[in-house]
Amino acid sequence: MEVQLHIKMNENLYLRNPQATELGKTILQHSIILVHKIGIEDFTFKKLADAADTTEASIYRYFENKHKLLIYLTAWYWNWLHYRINFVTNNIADPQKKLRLIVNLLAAPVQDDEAISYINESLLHQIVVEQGLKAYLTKQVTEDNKQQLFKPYKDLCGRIGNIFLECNPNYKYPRSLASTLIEMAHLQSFFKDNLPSLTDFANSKNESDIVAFLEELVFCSLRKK
Amino acid sequence: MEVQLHIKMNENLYLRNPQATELGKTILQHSIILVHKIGIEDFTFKKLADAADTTEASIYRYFENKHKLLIYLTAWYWNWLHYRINFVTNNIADPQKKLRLIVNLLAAPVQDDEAISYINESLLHQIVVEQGLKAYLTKQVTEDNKQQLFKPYKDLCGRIGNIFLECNPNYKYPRSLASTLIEMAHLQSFFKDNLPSLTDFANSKNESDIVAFLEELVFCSLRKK
DNA sequence: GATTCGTGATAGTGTTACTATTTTATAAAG
DNA sequence: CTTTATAAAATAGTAACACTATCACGAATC
Repeated sequence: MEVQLHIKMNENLYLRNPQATELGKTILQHSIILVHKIGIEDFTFKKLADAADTTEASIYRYFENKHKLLIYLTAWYWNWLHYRINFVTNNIADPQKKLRLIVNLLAAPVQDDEAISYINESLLHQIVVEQGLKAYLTKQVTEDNKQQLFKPYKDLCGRIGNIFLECNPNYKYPRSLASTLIEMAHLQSFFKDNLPSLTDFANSKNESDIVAFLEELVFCSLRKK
Repeated sequence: MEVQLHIKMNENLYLRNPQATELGKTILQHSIILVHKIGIEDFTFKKLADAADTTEASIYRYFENKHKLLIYLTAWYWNWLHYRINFVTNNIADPQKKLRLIVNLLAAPVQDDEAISYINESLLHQIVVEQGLKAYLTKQVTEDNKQQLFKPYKDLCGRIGNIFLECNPNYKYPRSLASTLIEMAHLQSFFKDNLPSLTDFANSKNESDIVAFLEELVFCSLRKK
């Protein structure tokens, strides 16, 4: 059995749909490799053109600029994560069990999804950890938000918030706790690798301590009357 | 009585100490105004030179590049916040009371400190909320960290972590909870103003709901055995 | 057989991120 | 005082960046 997984993206994110052509997919593929390697600040369309063996002008036909490309990549990631959360929590009734599975998906390292060959999901996960916040920590955030560019992130946040309410219908801050959980899963992982004295995970071999920290954080808050 | 408050900065942050000359102070003053106004991405030394009525080359004599300037500004802010925390919690024995005061300093809006005329603290606070994470979410983070550029932030984090331990000596994640508290105080404030559906504070007039959320988050975790 | 479409190639522009050189002001030494 | 050292500022210049525009080519579509 072969299943094609296709993630539909907001049209405001691109000029030409990169998932619709061969060149588009090549651009996505190499943009992930290159942004992961050198970071979004040093990343340019010229360098990407060289890596993908095409021209700067061709890339500009797909994306308005590198900021839109970064939003595209992060939005793709949130959609994909949301899909995986749906898959993993399907048929599970206990909301606490669902949460444990979600925390694990958020904080644990990512293994590649073979279904989409041109996206390296584990590199993309790293990009979202390191650069994801820059997609909306900008002066254009309101404008971008009006175009619904952050909808995948907001949907995911709403979804997790609803599961919090399943656990405790009286909990007052479901959305804030959800955004805290998502951002902290990533930030603590970044700190662990780069600024370990901001965490208690300096000597951890893997992400399991981050998962434990996040679970405790979330369940303690939800236990309240 | 007149008290001079001077914040000593790590020498690796600058080429020439901006707090030591008139031009240096003018550069700091206008950099805060300009970064606040247009964001770090659109900010250039050319624009700053025009605003501060000097030349690009003169600014380059003080700061290597705009990234170092951003780290300088955020480091200054953390030092100043640390000083205020020390001041406000002085002579208070109860660690829970101390924490409440700290959460308030972190999340509440900032009023200007008249003691340092060339720094607009409330604008600087906004910069740290909007751009602060970009100081270390980079590929050079390890290199910058080796030069101790993030020491003020790490010291503050350690300080707050120690107060957590005063509340509960058995708490396992004091540093991670401290970095969570600091980052979330800022992120929830940013979300409230720019992406309100990521929070439960869309209709809040002021920051008091964020303070309540953060207090609950922290005290619930600390209450655990 | 004409038209459209995606891509490539080339060129050009204004801005950014610096560096290098020269000029000017300032202060200490003779 | 004048000369000399030196630090700051002004001027100029460069390579890279972030685009925009034009034209040409080949493949698929009508």
